[in-house]
Amino acid sequence: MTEYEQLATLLFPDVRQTVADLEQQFPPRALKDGARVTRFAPSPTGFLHIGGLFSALISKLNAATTGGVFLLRIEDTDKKREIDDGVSEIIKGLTAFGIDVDEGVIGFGQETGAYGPYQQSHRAAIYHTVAKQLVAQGLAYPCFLTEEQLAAIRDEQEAQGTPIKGIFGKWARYRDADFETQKALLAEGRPYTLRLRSPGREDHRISFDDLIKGKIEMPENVQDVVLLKTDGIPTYHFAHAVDDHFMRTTHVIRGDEWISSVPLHIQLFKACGFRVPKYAHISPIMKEENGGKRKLSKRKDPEAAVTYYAEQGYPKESVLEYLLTLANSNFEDWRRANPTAPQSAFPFSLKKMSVSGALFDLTKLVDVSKNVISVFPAEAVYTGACAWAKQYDHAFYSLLAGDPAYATAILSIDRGTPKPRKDIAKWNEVKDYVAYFYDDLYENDYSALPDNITAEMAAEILTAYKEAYNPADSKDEWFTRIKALCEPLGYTPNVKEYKKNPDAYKGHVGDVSTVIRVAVTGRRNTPDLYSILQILGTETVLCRLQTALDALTR
RNA sequence: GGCCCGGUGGUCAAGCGGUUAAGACACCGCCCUUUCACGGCGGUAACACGAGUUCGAUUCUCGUCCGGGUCACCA
Repeated sequence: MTEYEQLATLLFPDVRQTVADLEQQFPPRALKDGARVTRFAPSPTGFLHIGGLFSALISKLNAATTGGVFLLRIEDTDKKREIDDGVSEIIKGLTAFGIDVDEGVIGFGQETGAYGPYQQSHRAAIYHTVAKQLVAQGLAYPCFLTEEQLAAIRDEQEAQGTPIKGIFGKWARYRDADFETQKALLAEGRPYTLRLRSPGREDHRISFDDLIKGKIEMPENVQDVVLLKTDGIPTYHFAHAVDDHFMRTTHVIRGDEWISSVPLHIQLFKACGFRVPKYAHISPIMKEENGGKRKLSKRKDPEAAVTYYAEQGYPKESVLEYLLTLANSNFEDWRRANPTAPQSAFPFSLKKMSVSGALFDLTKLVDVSKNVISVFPAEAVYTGACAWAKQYDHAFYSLLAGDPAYATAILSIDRGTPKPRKDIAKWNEVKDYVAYFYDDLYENDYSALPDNITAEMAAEILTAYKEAYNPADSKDEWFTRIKALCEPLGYTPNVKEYKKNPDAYKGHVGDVSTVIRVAVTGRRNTPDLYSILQILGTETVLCRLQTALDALTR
């Protein structure tokens, strides 16, 4: 037994299995050629971030379009930052957007798949097995530097302005400690971290191909980074190498804040004897703030939380659709060519992802969402609005749920036609959109009358219309009837005629219908008036006309 | 500061040595129209800067400037 091997057993007396055992336990996956195994690996430190959702979406798409596997792993190695329901937050967020995982954590304390456990806090034995091998091979060593010593080193390096910071070279005091010293320190019970004995050299450079950013060249890692913290829990870097190897991840897709640690990661994979995965680093979603760009911040920006969109009432399809336009710029062209195709049918490509970070554009989201909702069937709009109102506007929910058929009829106006209305971008706008259909919400506002129409003139029109009104009319009959009203009252049924000769008339048919519209809905602008009258019903229509008359003639 | 990455209209972006420098959102105007919405047509608006290379650079090289990321026993 070499001294390294003796040290390994000393450090990890409980580890019985070997890395080879793990290789057998988690064999390469039997997937068809080209199938990608991707993963979303968040820390349970708070709500799901829109950037997290974005990267989960990209990973999911990559797996799905190649017939691969998308898995969810929870990186809970930092108990200080962890929050209680962090895991549920992530899963809730993902499921709210229909991003289902094929494998991994699927609920609190629940997981599925043969490559688990998928929660890092449950994988200690696996990390220790690999760590033990690293020690036995002389690729890792215990480091007894205290926090104070570490801080002193940092200060010194800061003062000297050394280009590279960290534990390496002369700073790596325990890197070359002899076995006797190590044994003695261990016997004293001194706490230690396990550090990589980095094989890197300062004058070496490495390069790798990032699937999004292209070829990147960087100096090799030379730092003896911490693999296992004092408590035996791995750092992100070590866990990444071990987990993504044994979960057989083929494509690591993550935020580009990780680019700078790729040299380390590659070194780690190689030190462990693992094949290095393909990397794709996505640019963060940014926000504009007084002229500058910055990452969306969990603390400062409400729209950073995925829950924000649910609260506002954006359908999940809209958010996803918008994210897809950010992800692949040809998505919008594809969408125009395939207006009704499911998002999953889009041939997503990592290569087409933008290299720089995009500003999150709420205005664009609104536009995208209007388009998305415009092709929803009325029933889906009803369901969406209802579900939203149930949670955020109870009074409105009661109205909606009280008469589903009525609500659906309202939402059906002009829907399903080649040119559907695009008034609704989010569910919290539905209430205002349908307000005048409900007596509880309706507010009459006769000031909305056209400027050239006085109260007397309006009353005159309404009196005549009330007489003429026939609920049995077809739309054509109805409008013909309104036109017939015009001439006797001094209006022209022909708008062009009016424009040619404005002084000859009090107004045109548009003014006449506007008066009726205002009397019935309290607004100047509404969808098709005929449909509105039909849905409102004779009784309500007559009642509103009368109320208006009373108010205008008072 | 070291090391990376990036810089095309207000925003998202095509473009890969020769283009009138696409398209989408937003904005403005016109048309359609009983209002609105939709739709159609048109408009304002961009290659950060400076040197090279080249017959020719938005496209290639270098430098400058600007923006972003990263330098933990956090991920």
